[in-house]
Amino acid sequence: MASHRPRTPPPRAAVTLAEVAAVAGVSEITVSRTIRNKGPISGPTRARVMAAIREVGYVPNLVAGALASAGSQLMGVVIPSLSNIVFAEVLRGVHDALGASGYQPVFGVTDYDRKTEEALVRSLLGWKPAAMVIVGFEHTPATRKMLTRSGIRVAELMDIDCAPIDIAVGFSHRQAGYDTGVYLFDRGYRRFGYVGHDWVQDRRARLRYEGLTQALAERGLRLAGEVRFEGPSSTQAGSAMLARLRAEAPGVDVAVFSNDDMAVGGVFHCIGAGVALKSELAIFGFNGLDIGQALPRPLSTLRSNRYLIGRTAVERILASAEREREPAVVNIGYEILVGETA
Amino acid sequence: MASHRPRTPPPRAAVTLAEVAAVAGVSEITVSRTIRNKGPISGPTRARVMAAIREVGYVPNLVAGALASAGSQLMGVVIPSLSNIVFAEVLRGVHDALGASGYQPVFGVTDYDRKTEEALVRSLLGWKPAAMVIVGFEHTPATRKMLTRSGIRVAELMDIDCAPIDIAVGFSHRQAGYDTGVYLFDRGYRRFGYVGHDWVQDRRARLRYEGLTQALAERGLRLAGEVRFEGPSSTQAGSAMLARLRAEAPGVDVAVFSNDDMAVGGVFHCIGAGVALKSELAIFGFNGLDIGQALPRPLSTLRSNRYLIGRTAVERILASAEREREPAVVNIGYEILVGETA
DNA sequence: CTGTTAGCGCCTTCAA
DNA sequence: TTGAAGGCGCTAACAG
Repeated sequence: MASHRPRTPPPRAAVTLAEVAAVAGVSEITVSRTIRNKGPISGPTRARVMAAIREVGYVPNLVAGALASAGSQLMGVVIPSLSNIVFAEVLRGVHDALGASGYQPVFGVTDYDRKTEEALVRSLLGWKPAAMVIVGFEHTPATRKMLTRSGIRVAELMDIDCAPIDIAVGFSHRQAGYDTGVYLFDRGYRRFGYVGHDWVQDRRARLRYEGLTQALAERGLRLAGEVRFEGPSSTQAGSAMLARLRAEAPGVDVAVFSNDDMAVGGVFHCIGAGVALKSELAIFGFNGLDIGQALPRPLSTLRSNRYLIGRTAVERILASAEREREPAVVNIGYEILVGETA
Repeated sequence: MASHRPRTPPPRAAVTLAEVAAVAGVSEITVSRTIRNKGPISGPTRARVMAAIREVGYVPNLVAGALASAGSQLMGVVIPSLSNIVFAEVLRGVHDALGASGYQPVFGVTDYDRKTEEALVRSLLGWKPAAMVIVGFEHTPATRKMLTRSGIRVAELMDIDCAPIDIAVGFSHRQAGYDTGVYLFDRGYRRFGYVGHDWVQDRRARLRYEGLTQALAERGLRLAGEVRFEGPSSTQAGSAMLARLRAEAPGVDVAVFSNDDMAVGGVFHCIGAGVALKSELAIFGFNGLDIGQALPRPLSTLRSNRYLIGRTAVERILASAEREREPAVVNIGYEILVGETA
């Protein structure tokens, strides 16, 4: 009769420290120290251990390591969506900053839902990450409490209009909207149209909208027309919505879009409909995506630096394991790209 | 003098199962079973436990759980780059398929470097993931060995021109290039130009190129001109490279681009330079990105379904914890988008 | 339906 | 410079 095998089906059970130690003729802890480059290890010993590791094909069990040392080399990352290139760029910044630090990102997507975010944060915290990077400030009370009590570094991204748990990295979206209004006013535009997308999903777009209308109000203006797509932003939506705006508010001389995806659609609409860009209808976006700058005539827009936001957040977090004494705010700022469409 | 505090700054140490158990007046295992919905638990007991969990704010330590049960609820994901939207879409497919399964993706980016990939895979495997999703087939021998020996499910993505470790999900890039050639030939084009990007980074682009030239060769044709950008694909590069192609090979009637990013740049070049699309110069891309379809005249291209590749891979993997008896190949296929540029 | 026992594989602490 | 002992927080296996 076959002997009773342990519960792991694969022919060979995973190689452990003990096995390496046996082969190298040292104790487990010596192997452990060698691997982690921690503590004093003599040259010859190190060589024997390394050889043994290679020989048996040892892959360290990080799970056990994390449990024993009460802390993992994981970094939790929470973003609202993967469809939006903006968050992919944040992720890229995070990843680049992690670089060779040895940390591994574990991530989740909330789909702009706070309950989903809560479950995600709970689960991510369960992996005892060294830190947490999360886009946005709109958490459920439970989420905020977990994050606060976890004691680990927490970076909240994109926005700086709210009070952070530990540190905020981003820029003021309200100010960005405001500056857009001022800029376009100064360039002589007076009949403003607005083309937006879903505010429930994208609260920051709303902040920009509010900044914009405030700037206009302070100058005795109001929107001559506004349309909003009930769904996520997209080029197609931008194109369709601009058509509607032109129908509803014919006299508009500049259309401010909720972001570049939408604005590029607006440009395409103009090209297709034979509307002269800028002279007949100016177009202004938000984000400064590559695609807008690659257009035959580069899009006039406001460049946010998503990559830098992700990168800076992780750099700050990696710089110290302790939270800031006072919640800190890092303003990454933005820049107006003059372009040729407004 | 302040008392000497332990290394964890937060006032309260993490809540454990034992604490919950004490509050609920049951044993640890009962709490554990309740949380995991495993094993028989009476209604009243469950209620008491849940109340206790809420009361003390318990967050399960997944690290300990993974160690005890010899396997985590993690899924390793390895992609070459985050700059390329294609991989972001794969990631999205992976994430969507994971859905409410309880699995958490842990990911890493190789930057198209095999040594980086090897280190990444080693580290990811250290987290004892339930499965691994990895883009591409070009691994170092060590990587392949680790993956094979790990015993977990492994999905290799995008390509099906190679023999997989467990399962491959994708389509044949060589065939895609070939079909592009046949399609354009059948539409009457005879003077082909090729605009490409870095092959070292993107081996699949090369496979498509080879398929294309093979199709042409079988029809007694060869490329009338070809230019290649020594860097990653981008809209800007596509624009610049098409300008160069036109200078070097004036008679070209169709330009095949290595992908849509590049092709959209080509379209922009034509718009800017006043070249009539299709009648004067046809443009063909690859990938079927949204941006190409949102152009004033939709791009003629071949649509690959990146999202579906990611999703299908994870669905297959989740369907069974056991590897296929024979390495399996799932062909996701592609589709020609006729568009209006070729 | 609930509890007891015994680790998971590694790292911390203390000792040599 | 190396090792021994014990435990991290949880769960599998086996009782009751």
